Order: sequence, then structure tokens, then C-alpha cells
Amino acid sequence: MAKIYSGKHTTKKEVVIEKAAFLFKAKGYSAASMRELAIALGIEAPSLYNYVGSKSELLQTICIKMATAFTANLDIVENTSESIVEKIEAILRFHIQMMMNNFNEVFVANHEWKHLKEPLLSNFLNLRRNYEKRLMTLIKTGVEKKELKNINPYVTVLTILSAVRGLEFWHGHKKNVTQQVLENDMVNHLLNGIIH
Amino acid sequence: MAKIYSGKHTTKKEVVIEKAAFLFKAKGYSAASMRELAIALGIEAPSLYNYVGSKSELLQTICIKMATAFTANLDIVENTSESIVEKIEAILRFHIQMMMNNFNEVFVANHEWKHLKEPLLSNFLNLRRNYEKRLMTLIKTGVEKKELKNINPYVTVLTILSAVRGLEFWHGHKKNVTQQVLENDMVNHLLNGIIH
DNA sequence: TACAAAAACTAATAAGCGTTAGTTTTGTAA
DNA sequence: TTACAAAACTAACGCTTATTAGTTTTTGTA
Repeated sequence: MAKIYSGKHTTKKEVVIEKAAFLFKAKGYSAASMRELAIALGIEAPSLYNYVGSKSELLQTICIKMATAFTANLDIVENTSESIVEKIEAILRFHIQMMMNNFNEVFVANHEWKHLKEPLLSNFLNLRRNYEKRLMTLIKTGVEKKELKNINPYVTVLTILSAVRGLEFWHGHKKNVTQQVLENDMVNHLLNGIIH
Repeated sequence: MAKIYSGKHTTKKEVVIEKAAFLFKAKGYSAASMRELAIALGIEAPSLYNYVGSKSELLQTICIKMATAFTANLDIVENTSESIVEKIEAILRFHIQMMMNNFNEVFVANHEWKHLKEPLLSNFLNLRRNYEKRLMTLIKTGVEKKELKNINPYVTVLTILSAVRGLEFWHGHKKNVTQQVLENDMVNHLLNGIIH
């Protein structure tokens, strides 16, 4: 029937991906159907294949896109001349803001990656592992420079990344607290726990 | 063919539930099939219905069981005469230990609850909301008693619960660090960030 | 106005799903 | 050994799934 909506600076494929992210988040990748996605876009299911190769391609696109975004930010932060604590704060705030501005896609990358098919699954997991390793190196350097307590880098990275992921819950109950308060309090909680 | 295995102190239904938790965790509730579960138990799919009413009943059992366990612990901790900080530490350690000893079921309750059907979905969410509220009250009391910094109770509960959930990742990479180190470091990180 | 490409449609396929019905095997106790 | 119940089986159901093939409609341009 209607031609699917396409915003100014987004291709139609990007519109499909956005809606897919919303649906995958709401129902999970497996439970979300292509028919459902099509209906949400105002078209019939087979018409989707004018834009997208397959259902799993949608998931792939979302997951890799997010992994790339986080890695790109880390590239930048690593090459600044800030202190380690400042770098960690910058990374923390980036995570929080990504959670706010790209909620659906971040959520899907965090929760539905297990449905990726090989070799993309391994690819994605490698990106993540690498990201975590670089964060650990950052923590380790901070400890050596006495900017941070003598903490275990692995546990610290785990704790920080997990806490940030928890913003998903906030997203559902925004009313309780503003984004600014949330961001600052969380950054403080997590940084105060590890600095001297 | 073979009669399904049944341990000493577990009914056959409990064996089915355990395997279901493992499968739901590994593949997600929707992607896991009853046929698959049956094969994992060495029987045919229809035989499952000698023990279980339906697939969704399996999920319900797991989710409610976990929610009940956490609530029961909170009941106990609340009624001790410990300080607020000690109570929070006790709760933290309980979460961590549940994560270790009932990994699959905790994971499923955390990730797959969205596939619960009404009215059980609302029931489950109420239990969780209630749990969080009681934790917030605990934090609030700690702030009033000057045991804790002047922090936002909502953000604090969010941060703590999320960080603990992140133990899922550790479960996959146990080698990096022992359970004792992990538990202590995480407790310290999260407590030091909020105490005076 | 005509033409070509993009984007929608309808119809259909094969595969997998949870689940039911009805039957046979197995294990236990009289 | 017989009888009964528990627990397995086979066969099949109706439904949903992602996807394909082939066709028609819509759109933008010359």
C-alpha cells in the first residue's frame, strides 16, 4: 500500500533497521517476525526483501554498527593527553549517552548478539573482547600511575560495563530521576569506588 | 527410549526444569524448542508433557522461583540488627552467590521474563519493583543515618543491581580471576563508592 | 506521454513450532 | 503372574515462520 516512510537524511534501509531494532528489543530477535516488522512499516513482509537480504542480516547490521561505534570512541579517547581517570570518565559518559540516544540498537547488541550466525558471531565477540582488553589496560596503567587504587582490572571493567548496561532499566522509568542526575551520580559512584 | 535421569533428591520435573533453564539461557526462550529440550533429556518431545503442562509453564516456574528466593533473603537481612552498610554487603554477596550457584535460572529470570504471559508477567514485575523499592528504602535510611554519602537511592540501587548482573560475563571467563577475588573486589568497588 | 526502475503486491513453499490423541512399553507391587 | 499406573512412544494437527517467484503498481525522469 503506502510507500514506507523515509526521513530526510536516512535511506529507506536505515528506517527498516531502526524499526527492526525497536522490535528486536521489545520482543527479542527470535520472537520478532518479519511480518510484524513489515506491518510496523506499513508494508507486506515480502516487500522487506527489497531493502534487506534476510532477517539475520538486520541483526548483524545492528550489532556490528554498535561495536564499531564504541571502538571508534575508544580510539579517540586513548589518544588524548588526559589523565587516566579523565579518560575513564569520558568512556563512562560515552556509554551513558549511547544508551540514551541509541537505546534500541545498544540494547539489541547487548542482548541479542547470541543469535548471530558464524562467522559474524566470532567477529562480534572478538570486537567485544578487544574492547574489554583495552579498557583493562587503561585501568592497569591507572593503577601503575597511582591514579587508581590497587584494584583488579578485570573486575573493575566488569563492574563498570555492567553498571552502565543497567541504564536499560532507567530507560523504562525515566520519571524517577533526570538524565543529568543519573549520569553524574553513576559516574561518581563508579569513579569514587576506585580512585585514591 | 531411556527413562530420563532423575537425581537423588530431585523429582523428574525438577530435572526437566533445570535442563530447560540451561537451554533457555543458551538459546533464549523463543529459540529453544520443546523438541530440543526433549532430546537433551533423552526422550521424545511429547513425553515432556507427562511432567510439564506447557513450555511457558517452564519459564514461569523458573522466574517465580528466582524472584521468591531473592525476596526471601531480603526478608531475613532486613530483620537483622546489622548496620545499613553491612546489610547492603550481605545482599550484594547473596546476589553474587546466587549468580554462582544458580547461574542458569538467575540468567533466565533476568533475561527471558519478557516472554511471560499475563497475568504472570505483571506478577513478576511487581515482585521485582517491590524488591527494588525495599533496597531503595535501605539506601535512604543509610543516607539519613550518615552511614552513606548523600547519594540518589534510585541510581545507587540501579548501579549495584546492574553491576551484580554483570557477573554473567565472568561466568564465561572464570579463568581470569577466582570467585573470592571477584566477590571481594566487586563488593569493595561498589561499597567504597557510596560510604563516607 | 512514454519508459524504466523502484517498490509494492499475491500466492506459495518447505520447514519448524507447541501440542494432542491414542498406543505401547516399562516398572512396581499384590 | 497379573494388574495397574507411570512414562515412554508414533502419528498427526493446525499454525507460524522466513523466504522465493512472479506480477502489478507507483514513482521519477526524459
